[in-house]
Amino acid sequence: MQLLDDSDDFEGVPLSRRAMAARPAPYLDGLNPAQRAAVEALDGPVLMLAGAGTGKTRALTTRIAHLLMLGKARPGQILAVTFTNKAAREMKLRIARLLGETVEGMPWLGTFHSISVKILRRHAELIGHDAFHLKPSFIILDTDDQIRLMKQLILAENLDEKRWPARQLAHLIDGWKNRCLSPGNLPRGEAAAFDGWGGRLYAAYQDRLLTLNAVDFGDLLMHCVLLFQAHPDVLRQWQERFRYILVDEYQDTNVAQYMWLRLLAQGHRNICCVGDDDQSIYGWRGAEVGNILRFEKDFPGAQVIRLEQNYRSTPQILAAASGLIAANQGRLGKTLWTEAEPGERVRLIGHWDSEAEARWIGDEIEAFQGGHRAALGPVGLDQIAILVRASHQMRAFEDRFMTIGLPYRVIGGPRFYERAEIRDAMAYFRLVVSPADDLAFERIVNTPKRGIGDKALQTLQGLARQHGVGLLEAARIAVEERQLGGRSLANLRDFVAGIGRWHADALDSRASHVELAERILDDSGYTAMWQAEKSPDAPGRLENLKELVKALEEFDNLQGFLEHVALVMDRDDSEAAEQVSIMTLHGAKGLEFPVVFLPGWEDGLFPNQRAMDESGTKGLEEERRLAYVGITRAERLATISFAGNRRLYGQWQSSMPSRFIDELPAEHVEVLTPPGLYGGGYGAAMAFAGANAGTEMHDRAARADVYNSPGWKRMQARATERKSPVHRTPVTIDAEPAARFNVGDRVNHAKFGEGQIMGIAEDTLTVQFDSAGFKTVKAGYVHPAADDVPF
DNA sequence: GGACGGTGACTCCCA
DNA sequence: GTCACCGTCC
Repeated sequence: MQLLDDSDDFEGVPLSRRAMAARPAPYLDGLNPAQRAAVEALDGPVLMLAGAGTGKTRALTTRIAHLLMLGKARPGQILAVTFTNKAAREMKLRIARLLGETVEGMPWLGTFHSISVKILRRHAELIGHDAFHLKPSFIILDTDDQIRLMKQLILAENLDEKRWPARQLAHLIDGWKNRCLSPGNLPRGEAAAFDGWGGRLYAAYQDRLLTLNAVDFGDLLMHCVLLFQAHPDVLRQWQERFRYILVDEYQDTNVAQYMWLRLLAQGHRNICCVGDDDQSIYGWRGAEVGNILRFEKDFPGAQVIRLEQNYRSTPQILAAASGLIAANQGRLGKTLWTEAEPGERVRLIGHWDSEAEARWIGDEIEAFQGGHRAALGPVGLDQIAILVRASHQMRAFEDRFMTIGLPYRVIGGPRFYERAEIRDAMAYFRLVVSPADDLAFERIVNTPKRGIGDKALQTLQGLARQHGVGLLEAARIAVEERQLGGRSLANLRDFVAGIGRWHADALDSRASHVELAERILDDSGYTAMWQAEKSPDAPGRLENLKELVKALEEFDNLQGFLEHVALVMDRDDSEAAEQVSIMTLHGAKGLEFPVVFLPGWEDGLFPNQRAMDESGTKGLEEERRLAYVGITRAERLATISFAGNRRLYGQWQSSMPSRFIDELPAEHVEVLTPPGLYGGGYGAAMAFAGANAGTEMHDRAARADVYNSPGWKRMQARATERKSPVHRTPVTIDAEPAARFNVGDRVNHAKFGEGQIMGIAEDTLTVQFDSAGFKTVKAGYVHPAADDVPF
């Protein structure tokens, strides 16, 4: 493969530059003492605890520049790992800027996955068992391929795919791979998962991957670790190569990544891990906060350097965030500080429902536009972000912004290379490059329709097995032996001939691969398929295909492109227009915005109920860290809000303000009075009346609920104490006799027994019964439980 | 092969 | 309520 050359190791920094190191290094200027310490502590294990906005990327990249300038290592001897391609790109850029030239090399700065691929390609033959091993040309399956494969295996065991969903199995296997559990070392108890089929299907899946000469994302890490463990000589070779190791976002590493790093760092222990335990929000994806918490134990004698000076947010914002995160146990602990002006307190506001919340935020943003907030100065739309916990929250904002004509963009969602048309096109390229890629064959043999349905495919699979060949070859045989019906046969003949022709073209290095790609898509009828399609998204898909072909220009050949796409194709968030950004809290990690809105702070939504149910205190703490991440995205103004009612699964549910609101330090919070609920504000009151129609009881109950919660009361009390200028006397709303129930009440049902009310919609109650479970019942059929204590 | 209806999901999503 | 996916029917 093209990746085997080692030449990059020798393209170091010119000697003349290295000599400069004796003189004061300009790139060190302007670092604060902690950053400087982190840059200069080059040898031995170092944990750089870098709080939000403390300039960790700067410290990290300067450290690399320093290593190079001092001549401690050549670019090829530094291993620098990130999680995302974006982070890797950013680091490359900044190192180049520091050194005032393009850094040739730094071939080992990349994501865990891309570096693992490079390592594995060199030792592919050592992966596998006697019967099968990988070849250096192995392909990398994405999630979609993975699930399709598992589906096949589940069906092959004659299991019902309804009861044994492939998605779930994929999840399970991913989890195992994250913890470096191969079929061989899977604990018996674990193997029994998936109704006893887990271990068996896992082994079958791994075997299948080997025969396909394929790996999935999880394998990349796991295979590396198993390789290092089984072949000490190979490990030694890599240990010697990587003299210095740097790791970004260490708090996000999973067990496999941890083992990977440990093995590589074992000898010289020159490992520098950068991270922030308070920003660990990927536990559900296998990340272990424990890795960072344990660092000093794992690497005895490690230096811990804290970056605590924050360059992003105002003291008010930092204080609010710090107060909140202090509620977590078992932190390494940091005290963020800043020299910035105090700024505005974090604002808190409650709304009637999610629509009112979206309306209010829309109005606020328009007010910013009108220059209404002089203290902030002019605020551009691109400086504003709305960070939500769950993607379904976005909808209310999209609807609202659409109606008031406020430009916005949603960040996240399906990524470029996950779109069907891109994946189809990629499958064509894959098959052209490697005719034995059966997965690619299956994906496109009937796209566009060629009359090759399930039955024809089965015939082909039978032939493939019989002759011990791939599906494409089987198809060729089927054509020769006329094993299929007329029309299908003719189509299949064209298809096979086409792939053969393009394959030959791909091998011809003189031909343009960009033109070839176009030819493949056109001649196969794929482009025509979308042109004929009259659905509204067809033009967009054709655009995407054009974009894909254009992206090809940057590569030498199709093969290089495929390699790239499997690992390095980012989402296309290129637009820089004046738009408000809407994204999830997870998506916002690492970003910053002058003005941030944090809606939906309600118990159940945030902290998320499922996170708490499934992971208990651990889950709650991760949610709290997520809240911390959210607040610390804001540079100048953060506004937290919650709604008393929210539509969930089509039903209105009332909810309580998030417990995190209680945990915010009062002196850094400004409680805003929601218009309409307090002291008039007729515009909102009208909206209130509208929302009210027909749902009286529900509204009353919810109202009593939200504004009777301890957290809200406390907030109001604080607001009074401080004589906040925005404060007005609340109009107390008592629950009327007709509103017999509140969320949280204990009730009794003749058939289901006792339970607790979780939601109220008109005369229908959603009740969590102690023994009968979650049920929806008419209010008329339940009575307050005997021992009900009003709360 | 395409249109339709039933069914289940529905916290976050890197590579 | 809404979307995606699957199976069924013509």
